[in-house]
Amino acid sequence: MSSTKELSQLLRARGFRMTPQRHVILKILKDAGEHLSPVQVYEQANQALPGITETTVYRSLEFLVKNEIVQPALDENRHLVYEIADHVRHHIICNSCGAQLYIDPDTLQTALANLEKQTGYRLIASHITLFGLCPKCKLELEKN
Amino acid sequence: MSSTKELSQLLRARGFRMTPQRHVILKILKDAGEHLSPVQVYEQANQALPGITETTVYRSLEFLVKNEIVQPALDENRHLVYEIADHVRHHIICNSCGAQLYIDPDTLQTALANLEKQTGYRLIASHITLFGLCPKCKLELEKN
DNA sequence: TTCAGTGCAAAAGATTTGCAACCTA
DNA sequence: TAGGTTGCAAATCTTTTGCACTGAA
Repeated sequence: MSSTKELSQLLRARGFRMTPQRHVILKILKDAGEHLSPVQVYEQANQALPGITETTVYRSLEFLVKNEIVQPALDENRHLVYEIADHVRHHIICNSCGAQLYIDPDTLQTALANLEKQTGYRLIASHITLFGLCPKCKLELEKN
Repeated sequence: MSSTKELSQLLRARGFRMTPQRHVILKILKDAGEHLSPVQVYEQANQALPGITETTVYRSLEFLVKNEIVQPALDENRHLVYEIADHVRHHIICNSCGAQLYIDPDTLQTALANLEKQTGYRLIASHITLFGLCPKCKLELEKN
C-alpha cells in the first residue's frame, strides 16, 4: 500500500483530507491482515485514539471504500466486514458450517481481466467472497 | 427450481419440514426475480400470510441458504439481500455511485469450474457480486 | 405422537442523521 | 480562512434469543 504521505496527496487532489482518524483506521486494517467488522475497528481505534466515535468509523470506512483503499466483504455469518485493499485474496465460505478456504488468486485473474475489458468497469478485485459447500457438508447434504 | 413437492421431500429426507411460511417466502423470492432484503420479504410475506413474524423470516432465509435453495448477496449499499438460487446471474456494483451492471455469466464459468476441481468445494455460484468502479466514476477518480 | 418450527416479546446490536464545533491544507 | 470532517446524542433500523405453543409428517 502507498505511504501515508502519498495517500494524503491523493486524497487532497480529490478534494478530501487525511485525518488522524482515517490514519488510525487504515493502520488497524493494514496490521490486522484480515477483515474486521466496523465494531472491531472501532474498538481498536479507540485504543489508539481515545474518543473516536463509531459514527466516524462507519463514515471513514465508507469513505475509504469509495477511494479504493479499503474493500468490503462478507464474513462467515454474512455480516459486512472491511479489509485493506493492498493485495489479492479470495475465499470461499461454506454456507452450511462456515468453514473458510483461501483460494489461488490466479484461477480468477484471467476471467476478471476479461470482464474489465468487456464492461469498462475497473474491478476492485482484491477480495472476492464465494459461497458454497465444503467437501464435508457437501457429502452430508448429498445423503439427502 | 424444483416443485414444492420435490422440495418437501428433499427437506424431509434431511430431517426438516416444509411449512406454509417457508413456502410463502420461497414463492416471494421466486416471483421477485431479483434480490430482496429481509424486510422486503417480511412485508410481502405478511400480505400472503398475515401474522408471520420477522423472526421467522430471518430464520427461514438462513435455513433456505443452508439448503442451497436461496442465495445471499450484497446490494448497492452493501446490505445483505437474498434471492432464489435457480439461475446464474452475476453483477458488478460501482463503489462510488452504486451503479449496477449485470454481466455475462460465461466469463466466470470456466474459472469457477476450475476452482471447484481444485478445492473440492461445491460453489453456489448463481450470483457473484463484484465491486469496482463504473467507467464514469473511474474517470472521475483518475482526474486525481 | 414427536420434535422441528413458529410466534411473541424483549433485548441487543448495528447503522444513520442533524448540527455545531473543529482542524487540515 | 474555508469547507471537509468529527463528536455528540438520539433516533432508527436490523438481527438475535429464550421459551412455550403449534402443527407437519
